[in-house]
Amino acid sequence: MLSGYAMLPVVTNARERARTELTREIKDLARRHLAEHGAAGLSLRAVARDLGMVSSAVYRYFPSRDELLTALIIDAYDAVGAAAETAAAGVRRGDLLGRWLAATRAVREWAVAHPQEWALLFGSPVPGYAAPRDTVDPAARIPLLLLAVIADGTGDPAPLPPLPRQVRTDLAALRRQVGGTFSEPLLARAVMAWTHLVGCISFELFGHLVGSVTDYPAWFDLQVRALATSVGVSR
Amino acid sequence: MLSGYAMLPVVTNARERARTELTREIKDLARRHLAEHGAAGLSLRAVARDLGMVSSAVYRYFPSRDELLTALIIDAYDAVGAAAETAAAGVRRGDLLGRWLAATRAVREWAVAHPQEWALLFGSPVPGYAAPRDTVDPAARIPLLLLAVIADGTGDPAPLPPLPRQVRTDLAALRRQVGGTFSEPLLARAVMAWTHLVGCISFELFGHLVGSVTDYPAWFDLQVRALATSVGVSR
DNA sequence: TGCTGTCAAGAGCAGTGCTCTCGTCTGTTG
DNA sequence: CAACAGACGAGAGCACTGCTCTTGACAGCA
Repeated sequence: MLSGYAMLPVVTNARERARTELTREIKDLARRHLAEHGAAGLSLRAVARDLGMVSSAVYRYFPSRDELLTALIIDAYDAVGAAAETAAAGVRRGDLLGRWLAATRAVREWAVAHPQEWALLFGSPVPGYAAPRDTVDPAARIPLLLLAVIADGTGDPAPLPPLPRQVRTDLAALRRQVGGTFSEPLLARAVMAWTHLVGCISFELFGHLVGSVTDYPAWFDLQVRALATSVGVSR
Repeated sequence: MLSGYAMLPVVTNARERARTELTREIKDLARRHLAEHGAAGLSLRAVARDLGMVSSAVYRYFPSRDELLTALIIDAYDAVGAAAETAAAGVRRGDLLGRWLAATRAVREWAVAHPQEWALLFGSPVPGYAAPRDTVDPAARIPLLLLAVIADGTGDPAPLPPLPRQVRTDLAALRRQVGGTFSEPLLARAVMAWTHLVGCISFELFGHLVGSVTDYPAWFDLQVRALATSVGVSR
């Protein structure tokens, strides 16, 4: 029981190895089911059936369907975050607009490739399901990446109406959280840009632009370029 | 009953009356269930049970669960559209910013009061469920209302990067659809504002701002004021 | 008065999440 | 080495879902 737990549990027993392996297999298959039938259609029994197991056996690995969903959510946040980070890292540090475009485009492309997972992250929350604490760190990866680009920018956001007191308080707290020396209007514009970016992708994926927009990438490009300007990222 | 519509067959039999009445009752109760348990938890059987009926009887009125959802979606679009329209109509025509703020605030307030219905409209689409044609007219009410305000504005949108060819084509088609003499950048800014507005409300309702924002109305106000400027609506 | 179509009810099918029990097998410990 | 605690997969079962089919009662029309 307590073997090797003192140090790090790298003592992969055959059993432990089988367990982590099966856990991964379940998640992978669940992800495929999710992609095909959506979150609502994700059935533990169907996953178990496709795995040649019996449904009750899966409960040894995930205590509930929601736990499985949580695991998928965390994986998805990490996947889209990593995609954005590698895309941005592939651009010369001084090319701010290039980094901004690379990161935002990577987010959109990941979303287009994994629409159901995007819906899981940014669509309707499952009622009665509160996102557990473990999701907030992975969820913060993209906003933090965007802030890193903004931090290297001119620091000149598009003008804003005067900030209400409570908004300024929120922004001050936010600045303490993220570190850096962002001005309040700049930070406000950053939050707005993040809001708009997600809204933009969701609008496309959720079908609110069918009939109005034909060239989604071009539209997206236009919008994120405008957003770049609004947060002082140019050239 | 009295027939107000001359031509239309308003020959309400007792049977027809009972039918429309029961249809309304089912929808009302379904709406309440929706508000409590979300779209995923909307159970036809539960609605029937609360109505003192048997589940199969409900199928006489709505051929499937999805049809019921569609009816609720149309009603919701109409409700939020009407809320925005009456709010805007309560403001002097010349007070553009006032109309803009009234309309957008009304949308947010309706959403906050009916979060599950908002999620139904703007959250994750149900997979395998294509929004029927009947939903597009009600869905267009708010965008058209916002365009009506914009049409009375200065027509001076915030600057934009050069519009790609395909985007200009889309915008030209859109202008033909909505009528009016909007410039392409102005129309582009209008679409962006609508995107941002929905993203803004969804971010709040779907919990993506917990921990960062405390005063949601103030934050919302700031954003829609900035949006007003971006579409040439001021003072 | 009959005919026709509508209605609510009930049984039933296939599926779901989840729980509990029961042998089996495994890794660890005395 | 032997015994035991824990993990494991299988299976049955509960309460629930959407949906279908059949049945018998009733209302409106001719």
